[in-house]
Order: sequence, then C-alpha cells, then structure tokens
Amino acid sequence: MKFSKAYEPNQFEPDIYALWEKSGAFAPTNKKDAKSYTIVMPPPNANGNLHIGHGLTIALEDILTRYHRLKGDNTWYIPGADHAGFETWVVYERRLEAEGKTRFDYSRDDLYEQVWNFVHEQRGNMELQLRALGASCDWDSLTFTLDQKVVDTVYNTFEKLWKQGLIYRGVKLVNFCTKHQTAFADIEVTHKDEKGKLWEIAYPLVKPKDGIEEIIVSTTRPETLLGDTAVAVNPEDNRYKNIIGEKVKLPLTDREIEIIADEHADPEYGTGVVKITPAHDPNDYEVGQRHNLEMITVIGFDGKMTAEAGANYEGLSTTDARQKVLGDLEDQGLLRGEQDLVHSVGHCYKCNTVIEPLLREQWFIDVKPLAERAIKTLEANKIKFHPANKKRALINYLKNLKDWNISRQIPWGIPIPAFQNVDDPTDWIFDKRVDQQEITKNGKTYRRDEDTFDTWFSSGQWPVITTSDRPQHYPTSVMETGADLLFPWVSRMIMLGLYNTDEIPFEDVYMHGMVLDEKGQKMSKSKGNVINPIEIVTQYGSDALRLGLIASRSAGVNQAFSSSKVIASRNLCNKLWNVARFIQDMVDNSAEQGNKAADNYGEDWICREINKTNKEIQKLVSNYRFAEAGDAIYDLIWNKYADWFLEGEKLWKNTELLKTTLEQILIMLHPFAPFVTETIWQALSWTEGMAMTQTWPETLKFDAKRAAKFEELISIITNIRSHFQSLPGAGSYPIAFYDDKLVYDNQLLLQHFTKAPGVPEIKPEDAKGLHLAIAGHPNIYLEIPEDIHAKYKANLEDRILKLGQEINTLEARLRNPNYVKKAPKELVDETKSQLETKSKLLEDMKAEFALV
RNA sequence: GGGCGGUUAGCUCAGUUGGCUAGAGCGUAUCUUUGACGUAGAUAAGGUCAUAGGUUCGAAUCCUAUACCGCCCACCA
Repeated sequence: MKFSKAYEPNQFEPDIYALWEKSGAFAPTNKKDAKSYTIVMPPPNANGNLHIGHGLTIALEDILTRYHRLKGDNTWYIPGADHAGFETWVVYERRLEAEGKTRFDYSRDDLYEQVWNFVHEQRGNMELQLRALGASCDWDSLTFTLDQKVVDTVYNTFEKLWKQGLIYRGVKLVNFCTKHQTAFADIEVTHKDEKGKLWEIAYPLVKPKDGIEEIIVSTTRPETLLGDTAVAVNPEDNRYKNIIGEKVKLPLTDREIEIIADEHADPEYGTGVVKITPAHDPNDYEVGQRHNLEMITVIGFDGKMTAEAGANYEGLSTTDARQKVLGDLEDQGLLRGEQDLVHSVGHCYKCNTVIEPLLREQWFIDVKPLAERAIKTLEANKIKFHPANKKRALINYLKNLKDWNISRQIPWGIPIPAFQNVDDPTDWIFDKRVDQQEITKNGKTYRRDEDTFDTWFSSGQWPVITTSDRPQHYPTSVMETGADLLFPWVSRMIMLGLYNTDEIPFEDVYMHGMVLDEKGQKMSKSKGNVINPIEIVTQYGSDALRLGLIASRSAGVNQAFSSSKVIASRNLCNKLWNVARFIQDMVDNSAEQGNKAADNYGEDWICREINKTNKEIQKLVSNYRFAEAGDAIYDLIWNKYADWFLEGEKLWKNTELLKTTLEQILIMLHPFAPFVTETIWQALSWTEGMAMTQTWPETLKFDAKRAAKFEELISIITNIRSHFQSLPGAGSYPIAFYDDKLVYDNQLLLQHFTKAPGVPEIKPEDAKGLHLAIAGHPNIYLEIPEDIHAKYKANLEDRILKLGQEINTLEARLRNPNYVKKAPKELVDETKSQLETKSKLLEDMKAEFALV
C-alpha cells in the first residue's frame, strides 16, 4: 500500500478494527507460563450512547489491556452492557406517557417484556461506539446485566444472605419519588438548597403547668403536623424540663400527644421544641424508634394526603395541604410566626420531584458484617487504590453505612425471588420461580413480590459473574472506573465479592475523575456543553481522542477536556505516519548508498533513548501514570526520533536499523494509539502479522560512549543554530575548527544539521570570527564578517555574567561543609566536575571577550 | 459540622522516596515555501511554584498556619 501524504484516520480505522476482530486476537490467550491479566469493563448502558467519560474509561482500560497483551500476559478485557434499570425505565415510561398510557395499564411481566424489546431494538449503538474507540475487548464474553448467569448468581447470593439472616423485610422510611413510584437508596438522592419558610405553631398543653399554657414548635413542613405523634424537647433544656411527660393537644386534630425528651431537639434552634412525625422524617423516625412512638402516615405513595390526615385534608397534594393547614392554624390563632430560611431538600435525580420520606415495607441487607469485612480487608491493604486517598474515603463510608434497601418498584430489573403467603403476610419464602405470580408450596399459596433488585445489588457482583467461565481470571487485575462510583459500586463489589468468594474482587482500583467541558464546567444536556466522543473520533481520529484525553490527567482529578491536546495528538499520529512513509521510501530505494565514511553516533544514541523510553513506559504504565507515559513516547517520537535520528539517517540510510527502531516505536505506541500504529504496521512492506499481537520490544544494543558523543554533537549543533538565528545578517556561516576529533569525524553531519556552508578544518593561527563557548569544544569558530562580530560582543558579556553567577552558586554549595558532608557523594562529585567545566568555559569566554 | 482535593508559564496541566538550570501541549515572537511531515522545521521569550512561618546542607515537593477555588458526606424542626 502506498502512503498518502497525510494520515486520515477515517479511511483506515473501521477496517483496522475489523481486522483485529476477525483475527480472534481479542480473546484471552491461555499460555501456560503467562500471568492472567483481567479487566472488566464497567458496563455502559445497553441502549444508550457513549459519552466522553466512556471515552476516557475505554482509553485507560484499553491501554492497560493492549500493553499487557504485548507483554505476553493472558489478557482478557470483558465488555458488558447494562440494562440500566432506572435510567432505561425512565426513558420507557416517558414513551408510555407519550402514548397516553401508564405503567398501571400493564402487569409487571408485560412491562418487562416491552422494555426488553425496546432495549433490544435500540441496542447495538453502544457496542459500535466501543469499537470506534478501539476497545480490544473480547466480544464473545460480553455480559448483559440481565443475562441468565447474572440472575443465577444474584439469586444464589440473595439466598445465601437470606439463609444467614442478613436479609430482612422491614418497614422503614425510604426515599420515595412519587412521580416514578419507586424508592431510592440514600446515595441516589440529590440534595439541593432551596428557599423555604420556618413556621412557628402553638400546641396548647392539655393541662397547663407552672404557668405554661402552650409550647411553640418550629417546622418547615406544617402539613406533616397531621401525622405528629409527639413533640420533643432537649432533656437539658431548663425551659421545658418541668413539662416533659405532659400532653399537648395536636392542632387541627382531636389527638393528644406527649412531650418527650430527646437529644434530637436542639435548644439553640428555633424555639427548641420540635414536632415529631416518625412516618415522614428520617430524624423523627429515629426518635420514634427510641421512644416507641406510633407512626401515622398522612402522605401516600401518590404524594397526596391520606385518610389518616383527616377528612379535611384527604386527597390534597402536599402543597395544597400545607396552605390549608396554615390557613386553618391562622384561623385558630395558632400560627405564631414565619421566617425565611434556606435548607436542603432531596430531589429525584431524574425528574427533580421532591423526594418524600415514606414508610414502606422493603427488603434490606444487614450490611454490618459485610462492611466490617470489607473494612478489614482494606485496612490490611489487600486492594491498592489509585489515587491512594480513596481508600480512606471508602473506609469512612463503610463505617457509617446504614442498612441497604435493595427493593425497587421498577419493572425493568431482576425480580426479587421472594413470595408472600396470601394468608399470612409475615410468611415470606425464597423461591426462584419468579415467572409465576403465584406459587404453591407445602400446600400454601404464595404471591410474588412485585419489586426488582437495586441495580447495584447485581452489579456489585460483576467481577465474579463476568469471569465465571474462566475462574483463573478472578480476582481481576484492576477495576478502572469513575471516581463517583467509589461508594455506590466499588464498595458493593468489595463487600459482595468478599462475601461470595472469600477473595477480593480485584487487586487494584484506578479511579478517573470527571471529564469537564473546556471551561472546566460539568457537562450536562441542559447546559448544552456535552462533547460527543464519536464526533471527536470522526474529526480527529480515535487515537487522537485517546491520547488527548489521557494527556495531563492524573488519577481521581476532574479535568477539563482539551481540544488542543486532541489536536496535538492528531498531529503526533500524522508525524508518525510521515516518519513511516519516509522510512518506507528509504527501504524501497535501499540501493541508494548512504554515508559509509564515518560512524553515526546518532544510531547508538537513538537506541539508548528508545531503551530508556521503553523502561520508562513500563514503569509508568504499571503505576497507572498514563499521562506521563504518553508524554514519554511523544517526546521519543517527535523530539528524538524524528528531529535527530531520522534527520541524520538522511545521510546514513541505515535501513536495517530504521526498520527495527520503527517497529519498536510502533509497538510501544500501540497501546496508546492502536489505530495509527496498526495501520502503519499493515502498510509497511516488511512487517508481518499485526502490531497488536507483537511482543513488547527487547532492549537494543548500543555503544554508550558513542551515544554520549552524539549528545555533545546535539549541543554543538543547537549552539550553532542559535547563533545563526540570533546573529544579524544572512544567517549561516562556515564552522571552522582545529584539534577537535568529534567535529572532524562529523563534519558532514554538522553541515547537514546546521545548514552551514562548510565545516573547514583550520590551523590554530588562522582562527578568526566568532569563538564558540561550548564545554569540551574550545576550538570552534563561526567565520562571520567583522561588522557582525562587533554586535555580538554585547551578547557575550551577558553570557559571561550569567555563567559567573552559575559558578558562584556551585562554589557556594561546595563551601558549605554540611553539603559536602551530608549530601550523597555522587552529587558532590557531580557538583565539583560541573564547577570545573564551567570555570574552564568562563576562562575561554573571557579570553574571547578580550579578543573581540 | 466531618472529610478530600486544588492554587506551578498567557491558557490547560505534569512534576512519587526533598537533589543539578522547575517541564509539556497550546498560544506568542522571529526565521525557514530544505524532496517525510506547514497537522512542518529552527530559534527564542515567558515562572519570586497562592501567602507567611518552620524542618533540612538543600523545599514546588515535608510540617504548621492563612487566603481563595472546587468536590464529597452528614445535618438543616
């Protein structure tokens, strides 16, 4: 294939991906002496589109996967697709709504089937997008979160928990969205600050005592008054000590409730008296538990007041009920004041409806034993975290974890395998026959629980489920995911992983931060600042997106998307493409002889640099330092390979070395930029197989002394170029020298790199022009005209001053007896030799200054 | 209230056991229409590493305090 002038990713990427996929190389190898390396992909929404965060996820995971594959590990990257319980349900419910239907028009089984079909119609986009991003995952192992094996494992775990008494059915306050008709875990509720009012309401004492006739409570939710079953004061609060145990008359009702003493009441806040509504407030619920209070539900799951709220209020929305309650209180003269306040209110993260804390019977997991075990494992450092501080955050979270509500009132999910005796509501049994609404067992009839599992309950078992066919891949190597999933997901995987397998689910956790928009704002549809990764792929190529996303990004830190990094990465791909094009050209014309007269030190030098980068990349990737690894390979390709080595090879044309080094570079860059490296690999005339399945490069042999010599040549060339640039006039002059073997041996190279008209060897007495101040090379002159030379003098003076300062610093350091005594010997020696070279250089420069 | 991050070049950010002249990309300036690449090459300018103390022979890096920015958790009658 011929190389076009510029690399156009779109032309090649789909074919290259098809080549990989067809080759079967995504499947894990099963080599005997090799280690397993396993990454489970956090499953993207099966019927959604990938967002830029997925771009980062795939980039990081695929770099690791491809790197380990090249290193020879039995590498397995397991893709997944998430049924995305709630997310998908919301989308589907909207569709129903548009058709004028509601969920209540269908049975759960019908709905499940409808959504299943809906998802499968939509499905596939996400998987195509993963391919566009270059994910080298094993498609045959793709697991959908509703696959039978997922359900099986989840049911086994549930049964085990059930048998061990860690599952219980409880009536507790749950976070309920009255629009979506489902409960949420605490962690799913979004809190927002809102303006509200704090009302003061008088509750008259049934029997006035010690002159106290009423007490005044403060509340932001007067409508819940109808469900009050006590009022609380702080036991230390002297104002109310005497009336603890007395009764008050609950306004607007005919009930009498007790004044209790509880720490929950803060004497500093409001009047210091708080009404207690155990059925509608989490704190009040706890107070209720402590004092064994009655719980009266006055708000129903539909968000309307219940019959228990009284005939005057039944059927009203909470907002209307609030107005009516306030009005009625006012009429009775019991409303004593109102003031503005800002407080935070829980909202449904999807529809923004205010979350009602409501009593509901749900399945709960007693998390204590699970959390304790997880904490112990974390404290024993069994799992490494990147960034490390996430471990502590997780331990803290686990220490305060409350029992986990795993019931969701959404049809789209894994049915909870529990049945209730129709004659005895307290009799629940575990049974897997969830496809039946009613079953009989031991002659009794049981009705199915209509709820489904919280998604995190099933995805918390993801590593063990996905690796079940190849158990040697469990525990997995690394769990790479977004930092926001530390609590909801990573914590669950650790708890349930340990519970299921007695092993950790993964050895490392790497958490990436959020990809923000270019201004550093969170991306959101409503803000309209969402960046579509596939658009970037179309515009700049998949590799450019990957390299651009990982650039300058460190673990756990949110960072802005940077199109300039993507462009820079696109340019790197193009650069490499042209490097390859040029080398192929030289290979094609290898009959042309290069310079054989002298050694090319640049060859030793580039081998040294490639080896160095090779080692560096290995170290950086194993420490998850992707951005630095990317920088290292960028620097090698652009600033070393192309700028110096390849430039020199225009003279030497050492095609064998050009081939070897290019291959090594392609392989080392492959994990980061798989498409362009593979495209080149396929295009080159001499390479075989695929870049993807090569072995990570061995180190190259080179002569260290000659490599160091080349470095000297670089500094001579740079120095000369700098002069050519800064000197007034035409710009390039002959480089004259005497008594300098390195220059003598490399006249051609110097001329080539500096574009000097010549590099003549002269006699010392003929030396004239601009004397170069280069350490170790005192006899090099640029033969410039007199008039230009004079202007140069001022410049020289500045440089002498600067060098003098540097020498002073070094001398001061050496004069310090503590430095000489305490600093490592090598460092001190280095300082000494540096001082020596610089002093000599200074003498030379001073001598030159005297001359000009 | 508890916890965690951040503050380094005009911009976005790297900088892991403290060690030579603090780096990158983009941007800027000047030069180069050289047969790999103008998505390029060459050269250069640009930083008292937020502030104040401390530890140390030596601090962007460790400690303490302050300021500002951001995130998470809990609470908010």
